[in-house]
Order: sequence, then structure tokens, then C-alpha cells
Amino acid sequence: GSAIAREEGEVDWRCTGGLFCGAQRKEAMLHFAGRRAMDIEGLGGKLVDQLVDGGIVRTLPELYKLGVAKFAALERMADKSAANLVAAIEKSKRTTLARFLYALGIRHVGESTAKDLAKHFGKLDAIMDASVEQLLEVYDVGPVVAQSIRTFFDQPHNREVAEQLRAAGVHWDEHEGSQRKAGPQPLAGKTLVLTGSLPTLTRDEAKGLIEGAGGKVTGSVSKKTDYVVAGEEAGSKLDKARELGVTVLDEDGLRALLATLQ
DNA sequence: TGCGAAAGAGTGCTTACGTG
DNA sequence: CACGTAAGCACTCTTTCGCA
Repeated sequence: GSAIAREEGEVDWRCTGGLFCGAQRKEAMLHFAGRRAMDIEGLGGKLVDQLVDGGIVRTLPELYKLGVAKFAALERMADKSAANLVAAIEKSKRTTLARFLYALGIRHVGESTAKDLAKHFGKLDAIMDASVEQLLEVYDVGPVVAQSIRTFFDQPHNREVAEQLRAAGVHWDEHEGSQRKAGPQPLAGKTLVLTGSLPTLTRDEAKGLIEGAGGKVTGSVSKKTDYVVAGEEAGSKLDKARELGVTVLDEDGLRALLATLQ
């Protein structure tokens, strides 16, 4: 088994074995396959149960070695589903460093921090080898997160998994951070919150547009929020915006803002 | 061929807590 | 302490297929 440790001040004990720990393997795999991580369509809870319980997959890299036959033999799987799954796994090989980092499931490293890390270091090896001091230089990374990343990559098997995944064909553009061609940045320094469903944009698309314009999308409304973009069935965030006197926009309003040059 | 399980998709909401 | 992130649950509706 792996080490079990409790971080200072934390209430719960948790295994620090990460990707190697049996008790966490299912959750790790589900997270890995998740839409916002490696985005492997078709790999859900029931399938992960079968794969792990049946001893078919012990580590994440093994996922990339399974063929149609292995999957087709599972419950509720036949040729069609198995082929789709294999194709989805194949497709997931092409990813980004940020997604890959997030997919590893490092404690305290969510989507946002993964992006910050990818942007700051650019290369996986640089992150795996970074000292706590070097990690602290990353925007929004403090002592807790820095130590968590260090601890994760200090486990040899976690490193191995990362390397084996790359060996299995998982890859990304090494310079994704630096290649951002900065167009006009009308929303530079602005913080926006999205709520409800917009007529033609999904949450992700809207977020992409805003970030492309230099803006930041957060999840909660505060005094520092510049705009709340509200759509159909907006929730309590809209109420909060009104309460704090934050400017509320609809989709057209957002588009007008994005079109503002300079 | 139709039923239903599993997963996808898009969202709201809440708690805990790390950072500055 | 204020703010924002991480992490997770609940909900609803849709899509995809295995299987009877």
C-alpha cells in the first residue's frame, strides 16, 4: 500500500498514493476521463467499475493499450460501443498540458491552477522537477498548493504514470502558453460572472470569448465583479449582482462589449 | 423494433479553504 | 478578511445503444 498522511490542520486522512492507490483508482480514472480533463467519451462510472474490479486496468496508461475486443467483452458493451470507446481514447491522446495536468488529479490543482502552471512552466518536466520555491513563483500558487504538487511528483509511481502516458502517445503542443496571439483585449483586467443560459452561446463558448478578450470568468459575484452576464433561468448570482450594483448584461450586451476595441 | 440503462450536456448551488 | 478556486452534489433533458 501507499503512504497515508494527514496534512497539518486537515480534518481527513487521505492516501497520498495518488494514481497508484487502489482505493482511489476508480475516482482517479473517472476524473481523468472527464470532459474537462482528457475528455474520453463513453468512459463513465459503470465501465470504470468493471475495468478496475475486473483487474483489466490497473494504471491509467493501460487504458491506451486496450483493444476493441477487451471492451466488447464487458457488460452492456458490444462492438459498436467498444469501437466508439477505443476511438475516444485515441482522440484523447491529443490534448494540452493544462488538461493533462488537471487530469492527473493532483490535490489542489483544478482547471484554473493547471492553466497557470502550464502557462508559467510550459513544459511538464519543468513542473515535475520544480522546487517548492519555484512553484511559489506561479501566480496564485501558495505554500499549500506548491507542496501538494511537489508531494505528488515525489511519488515515483506518479511520475511513472505521467511518463508512461506520454509513451502511450498522449501529447500536446509544448508552446501552448506563449503562442497566444493577443488580439484586441477590450476586457483586460475585467472580471465577469456567467449565470443562466444564453440564447446562442454555451457557458464554455462565452468563457472562451471573454478570456480571448483578456477578461476573467469567475464563479461568484463580489464587489470586484465588473459584469454579470445573465441568460435564461439565471440563479441567485443575478440577485447578488443587483444587490451589489454590478452591471448586468445579456448576450448582446456581452457581444457589444467584446466588439469594443481598445 | 421499442424499451431502458448509461452517459452526455448544461446548469445551479454549496461548502471548505488557499491566497493575497 | 474578502475573494476566488476546488470539489462535489442535484437536477433536467437528450442521445446512444445494448438487448430482449
